[in-house]
Amino acid sequence: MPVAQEKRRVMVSKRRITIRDVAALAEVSNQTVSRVLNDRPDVAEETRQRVWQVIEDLNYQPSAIARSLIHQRSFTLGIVTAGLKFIGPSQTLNGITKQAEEAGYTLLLKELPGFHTVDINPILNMLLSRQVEGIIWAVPEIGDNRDWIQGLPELAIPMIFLDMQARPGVSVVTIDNYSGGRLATEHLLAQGYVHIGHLSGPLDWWEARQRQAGWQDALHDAGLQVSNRQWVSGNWSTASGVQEMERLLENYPEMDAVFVGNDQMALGALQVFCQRGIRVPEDVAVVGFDGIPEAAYYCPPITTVSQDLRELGSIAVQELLQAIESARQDHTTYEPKQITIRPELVVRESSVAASV
Amino acid sequence: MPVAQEKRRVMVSKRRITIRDVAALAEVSNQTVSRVLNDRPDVAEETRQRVWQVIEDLNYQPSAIARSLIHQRSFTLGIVTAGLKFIGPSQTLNGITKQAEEAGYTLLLKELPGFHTVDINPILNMLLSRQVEGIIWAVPEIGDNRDWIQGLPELAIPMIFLDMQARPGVSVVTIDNYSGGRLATEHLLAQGYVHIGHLSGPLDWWEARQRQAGWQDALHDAGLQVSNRQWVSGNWSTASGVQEMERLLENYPEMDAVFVGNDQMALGALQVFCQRGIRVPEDVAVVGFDGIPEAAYYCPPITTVSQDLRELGSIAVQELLQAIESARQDHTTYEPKQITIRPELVVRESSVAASV
DNA sequence: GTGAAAGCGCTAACAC
DNA sequence: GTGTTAGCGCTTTCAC
Repeated sequence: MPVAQEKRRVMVSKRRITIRDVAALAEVSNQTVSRVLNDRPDVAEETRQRVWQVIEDLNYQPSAIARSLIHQRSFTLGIVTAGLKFIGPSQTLNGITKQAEEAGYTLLLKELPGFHTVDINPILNMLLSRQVEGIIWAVPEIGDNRDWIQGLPELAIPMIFLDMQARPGVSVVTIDNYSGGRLATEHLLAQGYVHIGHLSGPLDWWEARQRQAGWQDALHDAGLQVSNRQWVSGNWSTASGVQEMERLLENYPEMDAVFVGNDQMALGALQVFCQRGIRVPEDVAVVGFDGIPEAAYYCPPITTVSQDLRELGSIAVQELLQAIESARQDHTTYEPKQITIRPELVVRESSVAASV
Repeated sequence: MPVAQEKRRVMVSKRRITIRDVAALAEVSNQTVSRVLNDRPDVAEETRQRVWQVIEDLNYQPSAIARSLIHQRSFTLGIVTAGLKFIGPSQTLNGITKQAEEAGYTLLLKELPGFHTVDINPILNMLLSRQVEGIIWAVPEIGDNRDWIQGLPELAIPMIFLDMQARPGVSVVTIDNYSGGRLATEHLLAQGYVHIGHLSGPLDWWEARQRQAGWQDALHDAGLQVSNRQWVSGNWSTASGVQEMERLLENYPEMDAVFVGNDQMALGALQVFCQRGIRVPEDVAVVGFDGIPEAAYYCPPITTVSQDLRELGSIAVQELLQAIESARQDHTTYEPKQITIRPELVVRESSVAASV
């Protein structure tokens, strides 16, 4: 076996093979090679064969960059995300990649170092300078991190926002968190619970506020009073779930059910109940939010409001591509759209009083 | 408030602003504009000011694509991943984005539809045609999905592989899963357990095999026999953890401790123990793998082998950039490297016999 | 059917 | 200091 096989090295200084190299070897003009590459009809079969042969021999690969330059099309989408280490953003990204793949688009990925963007211009400019054909802003709305939308200059390409309050003039795709909160709470009410507490996510998150509002409105609609001592806020983490549930138990001892803002905090809540000998659902019923697979194996398995984030990402790409296409067709303006995806209630032991 | 404010539309047919537009307005040659853009010294201060003014007025953004074409540099890395909906791959990606960001590199992201790639050539070609300067192959090694490395043509750019068996001639960065398996098992042995079972991941995964081998060798080294009835394989999911732990209990009733291939299956195992009244760790001790945050809040909190996947991604980028840089410097060959990251044991209640 | 010329947006090299 | 020319790799005219 030759040495080269044992220790393969990576050649680095090789000059790129261009269309002209192919043309020279095939003894045609580069224009003819271009025709072959693009499957144009007006090439003699014999020539076509010869050119293909050379292309394969040389392992020639046309430069997508040069093509983008000419066509002013990159078949690339810019994705801006944040918090990929969390489950939500990565699920959404998964949906985005899947759908983009199907449409033959490539993704330029940019993860922000944090949720609070100080200056979005460098990011937008970087994306624009790379000729992306559209942008998906997949960063959750927190505090005032959307204020810049007001001053957003007219972009030459479509942009879609995820996980934020719908605003006039911009395209938004989002889960209906408010309905999710209602769904959870109405389910508990239907089961006969009346002292329903809430462990929310951090309230500077739009999503957390929506879920909370759904809970609150459902209680109001049922003719129940809502007092401040019956809810607390965590930071989405299991650890905060433990901590805040302890506070909530103290503040609201008569609580017989609780709607928790996400499944991870719900795990923390279960932990507290477990340690104190509080039985679920006999003493306190629990409903979570998100629908992570593990929730079906908590002790006990918990009822949760399941949101399909992959679908969210997928729809965002579809909408974006549609906007790009429509723009390309009639060279006209694109009308912003607001799309809302309803979450689903998944009922498990933790909220069904009759269960053992 | 003007109508335009109420319903912002996206203009699409706007022609791109080029360096020539700026030059014309500033009444200089485009070359001078280029000089200003690139902060060259040989421009009169007065001219520089005037050009900058026009650039800002026009909100001109130089085309990164045209620049790439000239410089043969894109400042872009190609990332190939799979299974982003799982926690591992997204953690790794998180580390990659972080490090790439710091180095000023952009990422072209490609998620494979599955773990088993039939033909990698289209993927490689797509990346190469877009002038990426390096490639990170962040797909776990499963079955024969690495066989193509043998026939990999000499690439003009460096490539780094993650999560696979080291091979001569290619750069690999990986967690030391074997050591992780040993770590878990030796810890259990040190606690005095002797009937140590194993619930592995799917054995066509290299990582699962490594963890299993670590477990097996640790037992051997302790002078213990290992029989086939004392281990089973799941598919990483919590559901499979439930199912396989039930089988394992049947096959290996004297089991007093178990090393589970990941934390999610460990959750399933706990569920089974919980339902059967098997106490953890009094009756059976449990050690997981991965180190997901939730593991600290399982019932009971479980000991686990923690792997730093963000660090893995981060190191991969660093190595890749170093390879790119070294190639750019001396125009010579790049020597492949193998890097291994050791996981850490995190001890919690589930494996400490003395605990309550 | 095929080739020559021009140009996508930018910069390097050289002139002046 | 500034402008001109050529060209990165490719495609689009428009000849022939």
